[in-house]
Amino acid sequence: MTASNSTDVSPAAPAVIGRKPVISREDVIAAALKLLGPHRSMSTLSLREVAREAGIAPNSFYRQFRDMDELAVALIDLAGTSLRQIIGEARQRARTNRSVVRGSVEAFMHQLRSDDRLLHLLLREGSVGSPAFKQAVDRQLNYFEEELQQDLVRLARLNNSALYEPAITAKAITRLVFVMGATAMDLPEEQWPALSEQLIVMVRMILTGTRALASNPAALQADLP
Amino acid sequence: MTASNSTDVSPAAPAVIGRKPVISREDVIAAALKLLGPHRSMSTLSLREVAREAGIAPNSFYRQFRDMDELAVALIDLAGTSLRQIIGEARQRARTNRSVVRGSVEAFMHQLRSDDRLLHLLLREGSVGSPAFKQAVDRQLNYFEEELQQDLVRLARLNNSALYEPAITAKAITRLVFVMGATAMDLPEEQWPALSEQLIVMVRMILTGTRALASNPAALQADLP
DNA sequence: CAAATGTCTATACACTTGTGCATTAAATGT
DNA sequence: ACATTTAATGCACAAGTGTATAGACATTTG
Repeated sequence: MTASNSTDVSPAAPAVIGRKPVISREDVIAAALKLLGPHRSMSTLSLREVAREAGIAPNSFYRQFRDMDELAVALIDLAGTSLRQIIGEARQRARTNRSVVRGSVEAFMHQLRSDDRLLHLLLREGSVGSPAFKQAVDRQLNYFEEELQQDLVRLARLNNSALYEPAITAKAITRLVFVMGATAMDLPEEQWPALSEQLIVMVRMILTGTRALASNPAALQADLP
Repeated sequence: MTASNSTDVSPAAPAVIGRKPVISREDVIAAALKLLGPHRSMSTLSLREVAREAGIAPNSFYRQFRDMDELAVALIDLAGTSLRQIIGEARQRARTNRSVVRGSVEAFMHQLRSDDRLLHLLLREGSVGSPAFKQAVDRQLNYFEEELQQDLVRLARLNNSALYEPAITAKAITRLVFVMGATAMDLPEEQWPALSEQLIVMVRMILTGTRALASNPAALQADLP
């Protein structure tokens, strides 16, 4: 008896009996992505529509995902890991460079431009949708926050500076970058550079602030410095 | 321009001929709000459903709004003006007080708790929906930013401190507060205070940062202070 | 009092949606 | 060879959608 009933993805199919699959998960995902975009949200996407785009029968959808929600979660995970990889590479590259902030922000914006359909989900639809979907978005956001926090403390140690509450700092930056990226998505192309600059300034405000607070936490108690 | 009478309530009907209206715009709006909430987004709301909730025939909806989109815009305007008023009052109250930041943030969070259904739209659904809807959300956001900016420069002048790019500062704070409020909406009640504190710290990071940058803009050029 | 006019409802139509059921197609096992 | 097991499709159905049309009601005007 073939005891291979696990859910691991093996590149060589372990000789399952029956018909060879001709529809792959990736086909369905690709079809969904073709429909998605800045002007089409996941919540307005129907199962039949995705199936139609993928060139399969509506019922064949169920072979790959239990429902549209499971597709959405898969897309979110895809978007998160892909974006994290891009940003990670940008960080590595920026490590030799002078400005980590500018490098990371610009890498983010660039990826956002070239891969809008996928990132749209992550940036804009995290608030509408099923609990499972929201949870998936939140999970990806937390990954970003953790990685950013690690990078921040590493950088601070390198500069002999301190940070006030690195976790909150990372969260603020992450959320701000994501929400600004979301608003960028339906802006004309010529306004992107200006928004990038704005975003860089914002991030540096937070960084400067967290450093200043670290050396003088008393400023937290009152609005007067 | 200012001739847009979206939620115009005329107390004296100007002697219209025909049958006296028994359905008001407010009825439809109330019905929509009854359906809306943290677990129900505008995009999943149907015209028939709103009509059913309002106890009217589906076609009677058209007497009040051209389509669901017009309803959504009306709701956004309502949410924006109502929230702006609350925040404005909180600012007035906080003016005698010591901490404007804490006062405003806590007023915002309080309003968010007591009026989730309406604010849900403004905070979470600004990224999905028709262009007109997005535009309405953006318009309200800009109002917030402008008012906040005015308050910031007023406060800075009062404290003899300066701000680096007040417009960007206001925008960063507004977006951050809104996005954090959005994530708060599906958090259990006991986690709200902690999130409020986090948000206050975030805002103060930005404020401290913009002040520090105003006195030393050179910190913008490098990541090293 | 009619006549006119705006408000509201009832019915209906064409359409899309998600999914259950039966059937066909293809690959593997003996 | 056949049987078995899985993949994918086609058909069908109930439910829900937006809206077009026509008629019932109430209220102002002549």
